[in-house]
Amino acid sequence: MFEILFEHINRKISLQEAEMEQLKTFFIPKKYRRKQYVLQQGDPCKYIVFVEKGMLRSYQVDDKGNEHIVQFAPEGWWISDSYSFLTGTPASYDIDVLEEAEVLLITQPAMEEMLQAIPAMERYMRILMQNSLISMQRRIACTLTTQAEERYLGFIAENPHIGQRVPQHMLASFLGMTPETLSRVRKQLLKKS
Amino acid sequence: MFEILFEHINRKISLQEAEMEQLKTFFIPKKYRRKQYVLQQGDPCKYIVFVEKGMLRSYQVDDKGNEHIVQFAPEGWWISDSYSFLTGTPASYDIDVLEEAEVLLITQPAMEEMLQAIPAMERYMRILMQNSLISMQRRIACTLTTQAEERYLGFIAENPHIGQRVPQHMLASFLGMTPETLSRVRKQLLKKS
DNA sequence: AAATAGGATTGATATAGATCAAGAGGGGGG
DNA sequence: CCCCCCTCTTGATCTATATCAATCCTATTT
Repeated sequence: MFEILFEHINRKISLQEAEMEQLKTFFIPKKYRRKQYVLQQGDPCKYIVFVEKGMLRSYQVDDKGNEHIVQFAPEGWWISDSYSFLTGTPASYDIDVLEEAEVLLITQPAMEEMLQAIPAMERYMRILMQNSLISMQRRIACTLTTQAEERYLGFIAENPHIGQRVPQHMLASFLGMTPETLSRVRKQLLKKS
Repeated sequence: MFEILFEHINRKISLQEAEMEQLKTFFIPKKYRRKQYVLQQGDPCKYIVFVEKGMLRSYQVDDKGNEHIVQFAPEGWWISDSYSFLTGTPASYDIDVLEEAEVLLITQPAMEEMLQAIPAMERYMRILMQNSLISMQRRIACTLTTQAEERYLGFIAENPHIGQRVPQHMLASFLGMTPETLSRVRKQLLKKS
């Protein structure tokens, strides 16, 4: 159950056997089936979630009922409403399950304890945040500068594994366009090749 | 020269006098005048910059020569091309000076040394990254879900200090719209009130 | 005071992408 | 085998925002 997490951690820092054993105690393993909610908008986000298997997504529902996908989280990714988790305010995202999933949950207090007990994890979290930040920045730069077709191409180039696995209309939402537009973009691309 | 930085750090972690003294040794203080480049696209980003006074901005120039502002950094903010800084690859942003500035620079090696010497800074950096990440996420959610007027209102509500200080066309660029559009948005808003 | 330059505004037009609406597969469950 | 649900596609419009172009304003320089 902890394989992917350990692999992920060991790629960034090195932990001793004992620390790895101890680490396990801070997490709650859990399984979710397709379409199950992990977090609902309005509830406080009690956990940060690490995905061992399957795929989750976070999304926002606007006043017109449209879903706007914020993040896909396949195995090896973390997901949460960081703001809600940190401040205890009601979450503004929903998180649910796209593919039957096995995850590891950690609460705010457990996280604090863990960082006290295993200081190297402070470094891991810092690197993790740094990397997420970088990819967010690139995503922003991308939405500011490019248009539909280029954005789509960029995404599938960088995330081939995700592109295959999610329904097209969710991809469209993630990319900030309608399903119709994405469909037309893809048709254009087929013609070209 | 270190007042703002220390204040910023002490709001998140607590350092002893000795550590604060030691901290200073890792930074290079520097002054910049208006319009001066701190980083040019194509060069590797050697420093992360903390702004003590004045204001910097990072931006990308597209193929048509249009500037797309990625970040404003007034006093108390960090700025860099994190990706370039981390990997040593050529920067994809320019960073320059909007208001005559006093800054603190830290190099990659100095940063590593610092984190070794003062482990509490690992925590500070983690929290810093976390907070930036949160605001990035909100910005993305915002560009995905809202349109021009709402985006403008959101920005000035959250960053009144910045809104006043930068030329309107840069604000427009940051918000992902043209100067003309922002001008019209503001005109609309005036009428309403 | 004239000249210059960097913003901001305003109007006319163009366009990428949204929205609305209808159909077309294509599985799985009864 | 048929029906229902879900997803994707396609076509016809609509709209927010971009683009192009001209002025205007204000501050600074000469």
